[in-house]
Amino acid sequence: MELTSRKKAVLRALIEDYIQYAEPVGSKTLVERRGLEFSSATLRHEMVELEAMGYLAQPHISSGRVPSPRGYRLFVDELMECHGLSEAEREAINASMRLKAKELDRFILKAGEFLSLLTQYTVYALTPRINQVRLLRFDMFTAGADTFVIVVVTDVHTVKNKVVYPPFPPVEEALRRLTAVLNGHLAGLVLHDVTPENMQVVARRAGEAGAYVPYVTEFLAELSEEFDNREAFLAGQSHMLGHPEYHDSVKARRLLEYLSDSRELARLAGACADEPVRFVIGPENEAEELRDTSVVTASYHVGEHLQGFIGLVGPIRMDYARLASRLIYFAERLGWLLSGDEEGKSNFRSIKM
Amino acid sequence: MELTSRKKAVLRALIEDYIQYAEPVGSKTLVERRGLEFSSATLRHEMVELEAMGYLAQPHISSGRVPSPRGYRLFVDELMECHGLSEAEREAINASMRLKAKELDRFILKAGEFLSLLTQYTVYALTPRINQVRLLRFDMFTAGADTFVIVVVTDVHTVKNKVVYPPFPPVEEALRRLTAVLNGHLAGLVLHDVTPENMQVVARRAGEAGAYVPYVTEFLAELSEEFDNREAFLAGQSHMLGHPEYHDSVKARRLLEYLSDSRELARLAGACADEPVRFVIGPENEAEELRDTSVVTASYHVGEHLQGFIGLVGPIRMDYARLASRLIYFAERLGWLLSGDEEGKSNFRSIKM
DNA sequence: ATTTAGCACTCATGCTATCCGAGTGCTAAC
DNA sequence: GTTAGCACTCGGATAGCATGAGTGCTAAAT
Repeated sequence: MELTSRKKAVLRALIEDYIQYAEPVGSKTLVERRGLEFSSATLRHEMVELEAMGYLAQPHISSGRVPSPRGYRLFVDELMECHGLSEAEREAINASMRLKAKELDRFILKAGEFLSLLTQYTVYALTPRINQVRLLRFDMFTAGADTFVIVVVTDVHTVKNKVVYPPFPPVEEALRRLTAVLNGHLAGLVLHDVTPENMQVVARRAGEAGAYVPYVTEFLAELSEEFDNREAFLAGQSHMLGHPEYHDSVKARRLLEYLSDSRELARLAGACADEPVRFVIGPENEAEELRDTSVVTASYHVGEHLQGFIGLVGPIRMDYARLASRLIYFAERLGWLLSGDEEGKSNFRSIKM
Repeated sequence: MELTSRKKAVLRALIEDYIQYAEPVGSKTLVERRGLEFSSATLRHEMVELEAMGYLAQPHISSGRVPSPRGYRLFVDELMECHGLSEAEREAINASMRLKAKELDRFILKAGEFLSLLTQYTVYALTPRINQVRLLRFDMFTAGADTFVIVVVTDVHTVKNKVVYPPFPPVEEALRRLTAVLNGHLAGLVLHDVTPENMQVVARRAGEAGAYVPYVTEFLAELSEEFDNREAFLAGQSHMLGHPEYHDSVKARRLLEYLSDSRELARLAGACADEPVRFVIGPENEAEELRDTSVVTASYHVGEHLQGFIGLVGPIRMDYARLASRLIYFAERLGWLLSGDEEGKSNFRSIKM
């Protein structure tokens, strides 16, 4: 059977109506609320065929139609037209980005909270995985009689530090010497390329300051672990309860519980590789728990190599058209901001060598 | 009317039963399930009197009794005996504290998530407000051609830093000089005591390095703002839906929405001054939104001056006895750990001068 | 003076029967 | 190809009814 343009129009009208009212749509309703040019009988014909083609489903024999996941898929792929953002919305997004947050993680979290407020959907966000961290510079100094601090500047938005309590009183002079050696041998290297051999060389050159080297090694290992981990956040959980689909608290709870596991969340982004936005509709989800949930994910790019994800989670009956445009715009701004393209106001500009 | 010991026993049995089954408790049920020594008729007498005294309420004329907030209040004040923690639970709490987290905020968040897992209740947590931050030491250095970094070590668990992009290329030599001046004039001062006069003196002594002073001033202002703010977190929202009281999704949503506002959350701790744990039962809450919700809050202490809060939010029918002991133990461990009393393993030991 | 057994009464809950209406498919006329 | 009409279906709301847990009260038993 052929998918005529009228069939498409019917499907589109039906999906839009269902997205709005969350109730099975009948032929008559469709005529009245969507102002289609045909009689309800004609629509019934079309709907029977659309159902045969797998785009619609009927919850009960004498009830209106509901879009099937396949119907939604067609909708997001071809039918919907993304509503543009109003100037006010654009401005609100930009303004939200100006909030102060000290570190990447917290900034992403706050951004997620705002996006959730904007869209009224639950939001998940993944910080970028940083596979290449370049060590720009070391610094070490004492802080109090039995404490010293290691500071390392990286090329990805952050200066990391560690406070160390050695079993012996640290000596400023030795730290200064070790710092010089570290800067001489490790500065400019990529974190992953620092080998035990490197550290041995450093220890040899450091002379009696070599006693401090193990602390540096440990610190670098911790950093490495930290950067390898993508942090995952969830925001706006309460919005989940706003959708009629999750008025059943058992269902809602199961879903929220699933989402509160950050490992699962990390899996959610999947291969949102190149497209600006990716829709995973209901049963297309791998996870059993998400079979009647849709996930819209966009990726944001920081610098050249870093890719993070931010997305919306909601019922299959999602307002894809509205959300997609907002999500894309938001992710784009987020990426720009984190990359430092925004007027240099941010704390996150990557440090250029 | 006098509150005889038998009345107390009846009240206690009734509350325990209600906490367990979440259904109005009748006289006969009470005899059967709680094994009281009296006939149901006798209990009815007592229950009528307890109701007259305001400790019980009857949802419907021919239904069992439900504890009133006043009943709960008596229960938590006098009647309940805190169930101790099993060795396994104690060990789980201790183990959870060993997780690595780089900064105070994230650590508290993770701790809250764990507590929520342990208790199956929604958890809120407030980071300590730090009213006295002592500046121990400054450090400044370049990082790349057009960037420099300011580092300041404080006496409260953290080394803070700021990356600055000045409109002129920073000169290592000048930074070194300014660092020396800063350490000479500001090290040891309390953050709030740094005055514009201080900064002027610094600028004068710094000579041509004075161009960098405004960045330091701005940094200190940001720090000041940051420390004044208590961060608030919420964890385990999904557990809220597990209580029959919140099976109504509208109710649940309203509550979760209220709790997701961190300003409201900050207000929640109220004056949990000296007691190890504070119960706020239903209508005792100031906020309208919490009138049928109970909040159990404990404070944790970091060092001598810092007080943070962590607490549980749930229906009035809360398992106060079980939760209180767990919460107190948890808060105590949290405080110890953050204060560095735990075998020095932590990154958070305060720096002693 | 307490405690208990008995009794009539109340009301929430769950079940069934019924009605209503939105929606359907089909057919025949336009 | 489109539309009007019609008989049919079935979910959801509503009313009626039985059930049972629970109550208060009274009178007898301890």
